[in-house]
Amino acid sequence: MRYAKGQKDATRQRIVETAARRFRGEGIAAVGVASLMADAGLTHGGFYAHFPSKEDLVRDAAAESLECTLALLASEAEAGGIDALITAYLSPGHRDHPEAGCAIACLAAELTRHPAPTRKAFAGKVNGLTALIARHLPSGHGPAAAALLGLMVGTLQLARLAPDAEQADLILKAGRDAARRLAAPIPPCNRRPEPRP
Amino acid sequence: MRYAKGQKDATRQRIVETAARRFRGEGIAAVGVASLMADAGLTHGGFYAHFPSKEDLVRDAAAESLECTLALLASEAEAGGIDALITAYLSPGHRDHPEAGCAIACLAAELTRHPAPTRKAFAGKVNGLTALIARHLPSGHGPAAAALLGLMVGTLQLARLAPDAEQADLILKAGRDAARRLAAPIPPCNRRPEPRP
DNA sequence: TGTACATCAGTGAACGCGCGTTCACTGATGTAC
DNA sequence: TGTACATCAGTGAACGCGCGTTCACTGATGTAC
Repeated sequence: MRYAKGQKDATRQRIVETAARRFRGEGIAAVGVASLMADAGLTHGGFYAHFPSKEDLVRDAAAESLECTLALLASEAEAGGIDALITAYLSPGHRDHPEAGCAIACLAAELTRHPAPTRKAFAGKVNGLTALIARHLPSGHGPAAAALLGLMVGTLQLARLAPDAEQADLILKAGRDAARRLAAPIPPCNRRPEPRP
Repeated sequence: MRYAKGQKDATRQRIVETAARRFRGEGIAAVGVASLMADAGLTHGGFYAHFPSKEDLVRDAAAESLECTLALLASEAEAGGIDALITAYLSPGHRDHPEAGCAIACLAAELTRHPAPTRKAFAGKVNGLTALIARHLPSGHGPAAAALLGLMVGTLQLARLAPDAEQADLILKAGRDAARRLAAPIPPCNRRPEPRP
């Protein structure tokens, strides 16, 4: 069958979006090309008409995932500042739906072991997220943006690991409180905290 | 050949330690039983004399990894308080040697997708690490321990993802600074920061 | 003390299976005449 | 306008390979006589 103009691009996009969801939900190594294509309503043979290799799809899907999260968090921050961004990231909804959430929390460790082009493409998007956070931090807090992102990523992972919802909720709350402390301006009287006993 | 008493236990321990190192370095899915046994100086057939399945090894190896990190960080904290623990965790050495470092940073996301017994065994050890941190925080900061651990885990992952050493160093530094801010006592004048403009 | 035997940690061939990738093919449509 | 043909997105069988797991076997040693 011959297809309407633009159909191939639409199919490719569908593969990327399916992959983006499944990689986050199941891990990259656990999702095979054949199963992925079936999920997108296609047979596995056609995959290589769209991508030179699975690794190329990984790069596109990981980048696309994070792009999506970036846009979502940007609109949160636009509307409610850094507090809204923190609340959205460390929410029960985000904890319970990794397949639709931040790719860093799901895939950062796995991507660290992927080839340099994949890693670099992803790292570039991570920088975009760090920059978004920095823009919504009080002036002078710029360098803390990476740590705040790290806090949110790590805490979300810990919450997902917790064996019951109650403990997971406590971890999320601790993360939100700590994140807000980091995002708050440093008052002059806290510049040199006295040493603990 | 028949072996000296205790030899089987020693072999099992060697398999666990080899697995603990390789899982952290390469990811669980990427390390096969045959390759692992060869690395431990054995043939793959003997594996099932020690473990009912690969998943049982995963559980033991993940727990053992984290136990090891817990002991190391406990002695750091014993000697130099929470600051020393933070410095050790967010150090270039830790960043550059995931195979010998914290299993949470390497494996948390992957373990989230493993069967409940594996997840629970690991989560128990994570709680031990959270408790260690809580013990070295100022009184009243207990709940922040999970967030501080999350910050260290997430920031280490971001540093490992950074494409060059320079950027990775900056991320580690931002993490250390933020972690110390979280670990510092809250001064009365900072309890209610004024809202940002 | 010397010999026959039971033990059992470790060996290595084999199992079915799913992986990533290749390739000859299909067949509906747009284009040329 | 009607017919022949070129295009090409998608199909599905096949490739070699490594996976987790099973199992009949090996052979050095501890034990029984």
